[in-house]
Amino acid sequence: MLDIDLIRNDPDKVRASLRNRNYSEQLLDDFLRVDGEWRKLIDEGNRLKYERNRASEAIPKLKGEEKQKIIAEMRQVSEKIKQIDASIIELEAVRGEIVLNIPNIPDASVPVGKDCGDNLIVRSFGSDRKFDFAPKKHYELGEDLDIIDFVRGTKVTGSGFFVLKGDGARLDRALTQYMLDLHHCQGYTEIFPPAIVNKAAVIGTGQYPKMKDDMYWCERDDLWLNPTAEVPVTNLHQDEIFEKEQLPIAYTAYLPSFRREAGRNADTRGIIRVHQFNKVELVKFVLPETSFQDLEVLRDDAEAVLQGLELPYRVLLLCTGDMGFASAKTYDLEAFAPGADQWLEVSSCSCFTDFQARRARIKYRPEPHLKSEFVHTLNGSGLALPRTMVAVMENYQNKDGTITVPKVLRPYMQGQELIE
RNA sequence: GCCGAGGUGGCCCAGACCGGUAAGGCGCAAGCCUGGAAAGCUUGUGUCCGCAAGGACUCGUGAGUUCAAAUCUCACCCUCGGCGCCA
Repeated sequence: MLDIDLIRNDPDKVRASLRNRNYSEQLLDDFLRVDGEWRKLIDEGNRLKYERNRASEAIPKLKGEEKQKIIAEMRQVSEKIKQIDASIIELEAVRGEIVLNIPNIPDASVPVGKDCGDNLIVRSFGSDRKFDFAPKKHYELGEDLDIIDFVRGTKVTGSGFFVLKGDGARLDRALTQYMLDLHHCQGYTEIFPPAIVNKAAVIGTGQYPKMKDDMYWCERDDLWLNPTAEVPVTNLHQDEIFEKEQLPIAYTAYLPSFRREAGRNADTRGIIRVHQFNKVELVKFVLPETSFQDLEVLRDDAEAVLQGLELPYRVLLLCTGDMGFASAKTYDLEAFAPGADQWLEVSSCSCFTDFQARRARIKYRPEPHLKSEFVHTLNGSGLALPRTMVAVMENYQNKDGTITVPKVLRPYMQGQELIE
């Protein structure tokens, strides 16, 4: 959520942001109109309430006819107040809906662009490796080695679900543990949060309302299957006020993520785009003055996973048109999959400035006697498991169809060197 | 699911039976005092409207009664304890 004062005082900035993100500027105009009406009514209501409060102070001291006269007057004033308050609540609902749909303002360092074609490649390495055989795609490897079972995933749930089996399941678990241990050493505190969250949480991090159709919803309890551990972990501190010394706070969490992928393409084979996947997430609560430097660090921490695994990858700085709703600046990490000859987004690292903090009311006190301010929040995947697994499988495959286990994962697989 | 207790400002806690517009404490800060500090005293400490003066709001949430609700009525939510069920 943007600062309402910012929208009022600098609407041009918001307008430019909406335009650069391919959003309708109507959102801004609607906001300004409704907000103006709201302010007028607040003012009028306050005047009437002042009148009523003064009368209420006087009434106990009055007697007889004069008292009855004022009471009769106040009865009407109260009626009017009730009407105005009702209108205010209505306008607040409308305004709230609008403001929840206005995206964050991109940082000045973010390139202006229309779509993913305008993203900036920051750096890239390792994708020029030559195979002396035709590398297989991950789903071919998965089926040939009997470590991914698509048919049975579909049987127990439906299309878009898969089963890991044997060394497939072990590889996933090894990757998870490797990532968590690495992030632990980088100073992140490990969290295991609930995988089902309430509405306040999905509003807090910005998935609701914009992405609500992409989440699974438990209607009976009005709860949501978390689409990313970002949601429960960031909302851990909803409605809290930190002392300055407590920041920064860095968390890592491993959790299944659930996505309906409403517009899922039928031709997305394999485990690249699925409805349930494990992910290791990094979340940070930081001081506003350092947040963009902190983003560089967080991205480096996610990159370290790929470096440890010795996978080819590249770093993208997303342009305004391709960035997520709540983000002010986003780097994507893409691992190269030689079988599919494709870059796979395995991580997305974002600085949300105070956008999420304002929605979730997460604050800190700059000085003990000063007013509390919103913190800045960051997060990034470190990393998404299935796509990382695809990259490992396709890069580490051998001519005979086996897969070499990356060195850093062997301690987590009882020293096993080969999947065959 | 049932029974009981509770939800009050950054934190703690009174007020509720009997309606009159949130008392007190802690923490923190500023000022006074001091050689300096402690103690003490004074003031401040949430949200919103307003350029300001000033005003409005805030006692878990929502509705109702009333000139007026922390206080009365109804519904709901959450927390804690006990019982039940349970991997």
